[in-house]
Amino acid sequence: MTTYEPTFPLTRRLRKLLNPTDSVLKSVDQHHGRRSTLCRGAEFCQEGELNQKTAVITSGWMLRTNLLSDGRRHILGVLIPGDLINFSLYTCVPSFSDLECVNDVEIAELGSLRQHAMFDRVKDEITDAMWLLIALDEAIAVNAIARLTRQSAEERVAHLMLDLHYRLTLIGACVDNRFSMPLTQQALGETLGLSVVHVNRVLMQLKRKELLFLNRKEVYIPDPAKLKRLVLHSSPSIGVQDHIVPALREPAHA
Amino acid sequence: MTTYEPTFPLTRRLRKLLNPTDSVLKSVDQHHGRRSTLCRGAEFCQEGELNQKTAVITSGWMLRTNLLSDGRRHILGVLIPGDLINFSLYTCVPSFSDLECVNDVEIAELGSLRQHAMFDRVKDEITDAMWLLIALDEAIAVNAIARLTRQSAEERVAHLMLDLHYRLTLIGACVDNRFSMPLTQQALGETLGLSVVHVNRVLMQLKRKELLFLNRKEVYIPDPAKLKRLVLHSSPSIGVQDHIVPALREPAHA
DNA sequence: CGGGGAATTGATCTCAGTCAACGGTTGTGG
DNA sequence: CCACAACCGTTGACTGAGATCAATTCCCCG
Repeated sequence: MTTYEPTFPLTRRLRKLLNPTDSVLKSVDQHHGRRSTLCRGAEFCQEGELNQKTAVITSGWMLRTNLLSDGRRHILGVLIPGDLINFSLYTCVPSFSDLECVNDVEIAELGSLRQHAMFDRVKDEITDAMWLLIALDEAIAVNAIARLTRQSAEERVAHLMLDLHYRLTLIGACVDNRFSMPLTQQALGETLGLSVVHVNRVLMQLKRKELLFLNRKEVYIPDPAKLKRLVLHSSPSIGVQDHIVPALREPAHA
Repeated sequence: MTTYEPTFPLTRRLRKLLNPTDSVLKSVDQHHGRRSTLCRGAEFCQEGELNQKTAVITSGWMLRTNLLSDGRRHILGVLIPGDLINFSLYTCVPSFSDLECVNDVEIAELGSLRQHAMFDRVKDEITDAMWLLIALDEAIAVNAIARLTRQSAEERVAHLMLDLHYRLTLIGACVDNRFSMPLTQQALGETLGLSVVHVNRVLMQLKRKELLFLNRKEVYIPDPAKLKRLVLHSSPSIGVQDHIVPALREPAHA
């Protein structure tokens, strides 16, 4: 049925999530505007800044961070290729978090797609698809909240890794349950609300149980279903996205 | 300058946040559609449900909850009068949390306002105002994440109470630093990721320090600034909304 | 006036933070 | 090409915040 091979992670994600037609995929691909590269450690935008560019990550990882008054930082979210930046916000609203690059990042401007989906009042398949993506992003944020409330360290780590596993699979960046992961254990700790030391302990523990392997920058999850079971016994039903995605799939063409 | 007296909490909130003109306030008030009452404990919508009504709470409190597989629940957010329900989501996207009533709740439908702000592509003051409200809601969610990561129990409780104090002040439901609060300590615990027992201990402790009084269902914060200082030393800069709101205020009429 | 849910308090235990030390890798400059 | 520094990962010992269990007490409501 679908024969068009998507160029960008965003489009690959759309295809796996929604099974849209070739023409939708092509159109979204073509909306990708000027591309630019940001170096590792660079900040894309700062808290309170206005006038943000709408864009999509085409390669590399970014972090939505938030500096504490005592100098440390929170990590509010992890962004991977195919994720949208400043898409849903109204342009005149200041950002309330910083956005920094974990490694070298390439982005493509997406202003015209945003214009199309949010303001042109065209109710076509493209618009549908973009709204669903935004909703999914919200689901990911809800997941983050769920993860931080009343979950043990082991569950949090497993939960985050399954989240990444799922999202990276969508864009084709995870094969054979292996994916490369540029976050340091420090960053994992800041994302999960755990100390570095404890993150390490948990990772070692999961390795000993043969549930999760993380050497250098590559993650390997031999049996995602098994790892999932570890999390599920005290996790919300949306904990691992299998629950929400099928629900999204149905109304896509409604 | 502004002489129109807003009828609804939503409008009162708008007035304090953005100083809009009388005509905008009047118009938003008039967009309030059919009103209905939900009994304490009732569920407005369930996780996964489609076809949600866009509405605003006019009185009563609601909780955005999420059932765990082991029977307990997370509370993802607390909704008070003036808060929007199903406003930003695309109508065909299923909800990923339940919405339940803490006490008796009255809501008003707001579909026409949503239609106006999100799809009619009119860039007027009303649209601006609604987008800013949505952004503020996102800020509240970010606050929740920040609260759950690396904050002590005492800080979390204080932070949540300041959040409620701030939001209730906006709608005129908090006078003299007193407001009524229908949440049980159980619910507070589920919101903050703490056990009931510990929530109670912290509340007692804050009472002994004369920073926060919670008897029966009323909260009294003698000196919000003092309580704020307790939280701020390890909280993100947006921790208490004073930071974000002035930022929002500027571009409101840009 | 009894019953039940909520609040309060004590005792105990455990998970995770902190401090500290050491091994491994990377990369940078002499 | 080597040496050093800087950072990351790994592990141990100790400590403490907060969970859990259990027992009262306090309200509220029928």
